[in-house]
Amino acid sequence: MTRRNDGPARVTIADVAARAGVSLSTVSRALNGNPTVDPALTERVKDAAAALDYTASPVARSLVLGRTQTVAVIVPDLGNPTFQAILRGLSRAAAADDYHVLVADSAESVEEERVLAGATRRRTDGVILCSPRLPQDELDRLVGGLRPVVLINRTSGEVPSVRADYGGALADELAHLHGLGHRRIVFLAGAPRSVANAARLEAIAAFVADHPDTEITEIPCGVDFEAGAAAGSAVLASDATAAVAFNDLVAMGLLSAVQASGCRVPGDLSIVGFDDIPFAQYTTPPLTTAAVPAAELGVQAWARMRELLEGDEPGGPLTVLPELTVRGTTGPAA
Amino acid sequence: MTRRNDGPARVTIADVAARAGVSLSTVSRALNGNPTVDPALTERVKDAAAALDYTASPVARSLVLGRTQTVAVIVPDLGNPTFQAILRGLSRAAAADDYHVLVADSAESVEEERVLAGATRRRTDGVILCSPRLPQDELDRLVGGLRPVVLINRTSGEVPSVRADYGGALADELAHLHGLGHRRIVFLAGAPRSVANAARLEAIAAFVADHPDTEITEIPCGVDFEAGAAAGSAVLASDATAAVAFNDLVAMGLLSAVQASGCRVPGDLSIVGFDDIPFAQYTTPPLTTAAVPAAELGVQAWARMRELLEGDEPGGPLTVLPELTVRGTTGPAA
DNA sequence: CTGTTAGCGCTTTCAA
DNA sequence: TTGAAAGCGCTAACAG
Repeated sequence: MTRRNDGPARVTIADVAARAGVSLSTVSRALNGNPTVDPALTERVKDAAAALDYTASPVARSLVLGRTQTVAVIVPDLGNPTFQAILRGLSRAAAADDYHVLVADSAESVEEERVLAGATRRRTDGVILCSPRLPQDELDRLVGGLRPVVLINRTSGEVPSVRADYGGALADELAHLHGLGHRRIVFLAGAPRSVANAARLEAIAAFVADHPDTEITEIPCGVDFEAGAAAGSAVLASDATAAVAFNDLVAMGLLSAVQASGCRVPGDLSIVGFDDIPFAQYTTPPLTTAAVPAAELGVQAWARMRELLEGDEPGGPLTVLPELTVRGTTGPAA
Repeated sequence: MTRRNDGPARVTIADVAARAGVSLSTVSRALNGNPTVDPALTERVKDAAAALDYTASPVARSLVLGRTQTVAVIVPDLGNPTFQAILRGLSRAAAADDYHVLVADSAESVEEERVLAGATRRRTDGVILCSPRLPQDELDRLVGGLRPVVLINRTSGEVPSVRADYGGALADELAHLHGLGHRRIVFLAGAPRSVANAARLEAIAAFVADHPDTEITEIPCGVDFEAGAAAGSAVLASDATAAVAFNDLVAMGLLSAVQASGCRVPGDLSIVGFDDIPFAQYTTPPLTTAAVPAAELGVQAWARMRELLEGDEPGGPLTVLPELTVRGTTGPAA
């Protein structure tokens, strides 16, 4: 057998035992803070370990303890600002609890999501899933074999989850526009069958039911800058005084396109985004949007996972309401 | 001993062996594609494994093989677009070779960088370091105990590395401005003692030496949008016709600030950024910048690591030249 | 070609 | 309180 992992010279527990003149078990006990070890011996063992620069092999410990001190995070796209923020919050929170994070990017592929979840689960203690694309029934089936699992922006039975209240935040945005006098609004829709889009559509339906004076038209669009820019002419062709974009990227694309056509924002058209990505505050004018606390979602997701790992009662599903952040792209209806 | 990792019901190699009526070794060999196994038996073993939904425990394999099939990536800040892009490229490239990625965010702390590197190395086959902050001597010392290591945007002895040629790209930007007739240029500097800033300063000195007709003034600035915006008045107060920003964030802040003061870009002032972050093409006008292929850097870093892991000759240090990307913020000198 | 046996490096019974 | 021994789940010599 050829060992590949021969970078740092390997010192094993046996070396420490030999140097301290004790048995392997004593070294293990001493180093793990087992109180039944004679203090003098503990001292001797620790000295020996320090002298040899010894640390127990995490892999060997993982095998015997059945615990890797690592969790997996599956995201659909590491290039998306929202998932980056989630990952950042999650990674730092986990690190604070001495856990490691294995990331996997499913490249927006439902199939990859499934495969990666299973594959990474085997080498970690649990998986945190950001799977907007996975159909609900598949998700339900998948999580069963994965536990412990924490879901972000999805739910499945009793599985702990943290999510942003997309519907509630969209309602806030609509109320904001309504308050400014807007009665004809267009909604630039995202991926047609995604859960995220469905939540927005529901909120819109509810709002319209409550406000018969308001008309909200859906325009199929997409989720990125290009899609938003491409929708510009359709928006201008409509008689809407305000546009609600699926997310900030779309809003920025739209903003850019309508401005290029001589339309003034918010004078002629108000625009709201969604997410509050870092650049939302730097558009001209700065974008009104709903701030999704993505990093906080990551932190809370870790908190849930930690509870599961500790065997504690996992907190119920957490829902945070994105905060309406009024900036420069919204104003009174023309 | 209480096993924690009891999510998916555990099927071991012994179960497969029993069901197939063979020994453990035969199962191992069959499943690992060892050609010395009777085809009929291989078939039987695979059927049994499939029926039991068996996959070998990665942890147990790691222990015996001395190889985890995982690499660690240490970045200073997961919130930075550049590192996000590197991570994305790296993660996908590694996944294509069936490797997993453990990420750690050092939160810009030099001390954390050191600790994380050591800690993650033990549970992986190698580490890829993005450590702009670590002083050279510490870096040199650190990498010794970490091998295999790949460095991104840093070098250390014979350690394989991939980096962007900041100096070369900056020279291209200056040549572009010079060609447009600019002779008085300001440089908005980044972190004073960073490696990245030093490279830019060197390139500037070299350019000035070659072009005595051109005057380049340094203005201490910073690395983010706010810093760029704050430098606006200083830039306007100078008699420069063009500004070279440390990075795109700074350029965007500057652009926004000078436009707010009625200065027209590029009519009154040309601006160039650096990095070509995703939003650089969406400013008004779109930003001229040097496109650093961050994702490609990640891909190449993985390629180097893979070679090290395979025992192949690791390619020499790779330097990619960011491509000058001329967009709307540069024009003829006033 | 296949089975038996010996570990990988560690933790934890079980005896002493 | 300590040591000897078993075993986590797997792979690889070594015989047969």
